[in-house]
Amino acid sequence: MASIKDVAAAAGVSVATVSRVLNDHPSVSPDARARVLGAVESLGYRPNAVARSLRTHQTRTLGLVISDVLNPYFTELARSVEEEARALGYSVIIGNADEQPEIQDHHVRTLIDRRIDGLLVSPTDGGSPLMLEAARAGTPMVFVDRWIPGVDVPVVRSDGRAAVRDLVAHLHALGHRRLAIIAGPAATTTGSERVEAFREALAAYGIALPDAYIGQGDFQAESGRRATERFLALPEPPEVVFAADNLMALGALDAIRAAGLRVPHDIGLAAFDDIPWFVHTDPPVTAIAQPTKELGRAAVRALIDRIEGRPPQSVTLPARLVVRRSCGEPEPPSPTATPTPTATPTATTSTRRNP
Amino acid sequence: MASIKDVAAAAGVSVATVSRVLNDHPSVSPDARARVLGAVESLGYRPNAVARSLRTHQTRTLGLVISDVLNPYFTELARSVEEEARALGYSVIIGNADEQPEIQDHHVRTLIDRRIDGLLVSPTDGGSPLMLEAARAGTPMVFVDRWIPGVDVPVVRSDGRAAVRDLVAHLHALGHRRLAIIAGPAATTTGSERVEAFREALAAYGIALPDAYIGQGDFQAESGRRATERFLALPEPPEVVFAADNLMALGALDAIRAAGLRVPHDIGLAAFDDIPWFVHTDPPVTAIAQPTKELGRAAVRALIDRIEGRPPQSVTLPARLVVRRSCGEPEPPSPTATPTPTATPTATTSTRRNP
DNA sequence: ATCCTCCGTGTAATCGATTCCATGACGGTT
DNA sequence: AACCGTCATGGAATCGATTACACGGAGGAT
Repeated sequence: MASIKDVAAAAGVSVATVSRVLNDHPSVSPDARARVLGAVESLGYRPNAVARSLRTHQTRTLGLVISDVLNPYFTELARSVEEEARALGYSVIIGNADEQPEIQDHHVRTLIDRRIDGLLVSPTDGGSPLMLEAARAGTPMVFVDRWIPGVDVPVVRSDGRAAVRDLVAHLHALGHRRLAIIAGPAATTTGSERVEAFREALAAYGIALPDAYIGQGDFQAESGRRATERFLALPEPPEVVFAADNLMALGALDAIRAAGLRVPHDIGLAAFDDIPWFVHTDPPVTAIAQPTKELGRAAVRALIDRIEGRPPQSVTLPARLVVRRSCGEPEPPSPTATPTPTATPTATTSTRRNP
Repeated sequence: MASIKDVAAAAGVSVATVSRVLNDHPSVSPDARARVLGAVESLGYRPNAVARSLRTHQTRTLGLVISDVLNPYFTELARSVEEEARALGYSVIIGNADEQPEIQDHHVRTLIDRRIDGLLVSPTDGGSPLMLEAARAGTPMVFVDRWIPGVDVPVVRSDGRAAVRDLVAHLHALGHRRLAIIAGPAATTTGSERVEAFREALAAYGIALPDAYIGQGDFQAESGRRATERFLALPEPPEVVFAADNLMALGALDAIRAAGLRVPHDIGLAAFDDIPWFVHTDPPVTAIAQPTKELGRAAVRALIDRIEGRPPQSVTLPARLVVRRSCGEPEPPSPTATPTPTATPTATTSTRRNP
């Protein structure tokens, strides 16, 4: 593979001049520039990014460590991150932690070893020493979706509190009172926050959230199945199960089907994180949708701000409730009108901006 | 960030010795080794992968360029690729082409600029000049899933021919005769092959595949929707639509629902590529499942063989039909027996190994 | 005509590792 | 005692770029 020396030789100039042409430095004569460009063309020369990075101390690369690639939510996030990064002249290297802290650490370590310019993380746990150390050492970092409390790193995430309130209002209006949740790992912020939001929303209706109605999941399908089986085996099973992510909802659906029950007739189901497939499941699943694309974009911008020396900003975007049929039929189908919410806290399907 | 010089200074040895310790070269005294290791530890030193790559001409990194991250099939492939690569001591950088040749080329170019050791590609098109050039220039390369004919690069893929025959047998047994397909782009091998396999399987039953029953898609949901709308508008719409990938099947489902029709009552649906969600759609979708995980593993092994100087091998694994309910009820539910295929070509749901 | 400035260019240092080669110490043979 | 091979070690070249610095020539100001 041709190097800058070959180009210099072919163009009859020094490597310095070649480099100047390539980085369009002003003081290069038109003649030299033309000869260099010609040589570049005919040799098919491409600068070696490795050598360049060594010298310049920057790779124009971002690392993105996500909790689970098989989760459509993260996949969409990854896509939007890559898109925005590409638009701003950066590449991104994705690391999939598979919800395992050791794998997450492995990725963080290799990414830092490769001297990526900055790191986007959706932490699987409460914060490994490695990550804390990296943050303290000054690696530009931004948390997306999940974060680690007490670490001074900007967070880009969505706030589901209002949407969870809307969801509970919706369920209450349908007459449901025994409401259960499949939580994510308590070590993750999204794992504990969603339970708290749910509990608070329930409290507004004087409904308690007993321990038996809190299933412990790990954001993966299998755990949703197990938690749901346990709910179903209860003397008084819940009327609705709210899964804290879409994969656990899938597992719940499995368990419900395996038990020979039907949604929403025998039991209702709702999920955090909306995905295209929820429109087509049997029945369509009521879900809380995050503005995933915007989240990805905002995260990249925050990180690049940080990298390029501008002050980065934390961003919180609202999530919204999307009502479908998995918790029961919403209203007697009134042929004309928009569904009118009752006097409960705002139950709405519309997007909210600037909460 | 500490460099090898800092370590050398702290340990009171030369950088050469530090390097020897780190790459466990035999001739280092136990004493020197201990001092170096101590210094490494106390400085939190990590070798700079960029500098190392520059010197050694290897990055221990693989590039993976896939056609669409939002497609669960590719997502699963990517995951298995990364897993196997990690097990073998390599990292992988994923590039998402979004089915657009220019983006694909962008990724191939940046990956080569970073001097990845090898490239795994599932080409979006019939072969851009860039890719051809890269192959000819000797970049270690392996095609996964899709490939470019006439290029001397190993291919790891699955053969759906038998499964498509099984599918047609299944449809025929259910009494369906008007069968349509939503094809992928003709420029991709999977785009054209699946149509051919379908046409041949149909021919075995004396059924033709008229042009009106071939929808032109691009492997994305939206195109599946449009193609299906066109089918439904036909004077004699098909009885079953076979989508050449799962995303187009999703689009088809959208279109069918929008038209107020029901699957399989009004129209049947089958898809290439099975995914967990197909179990829970309304109705569960009959699909052809690829051994995705094995494909990913085999591709990585082939590529690393090529990189490390062993002769790489093309691999073809069989796909298999998974019958669900989207094309009609399979059999009158006979309480005991396994469903007995009629005298048609083998209709089976079992996994086949070594075809 | 002299001097200064600016411009285009080349030489060489540098980034952080690996590795070839030279060197000196040590131990074993003869 | 002389010689030789082995081993641990350090010096320095190298990978392929960027960039500070030096230098010569051209042009403008005086």
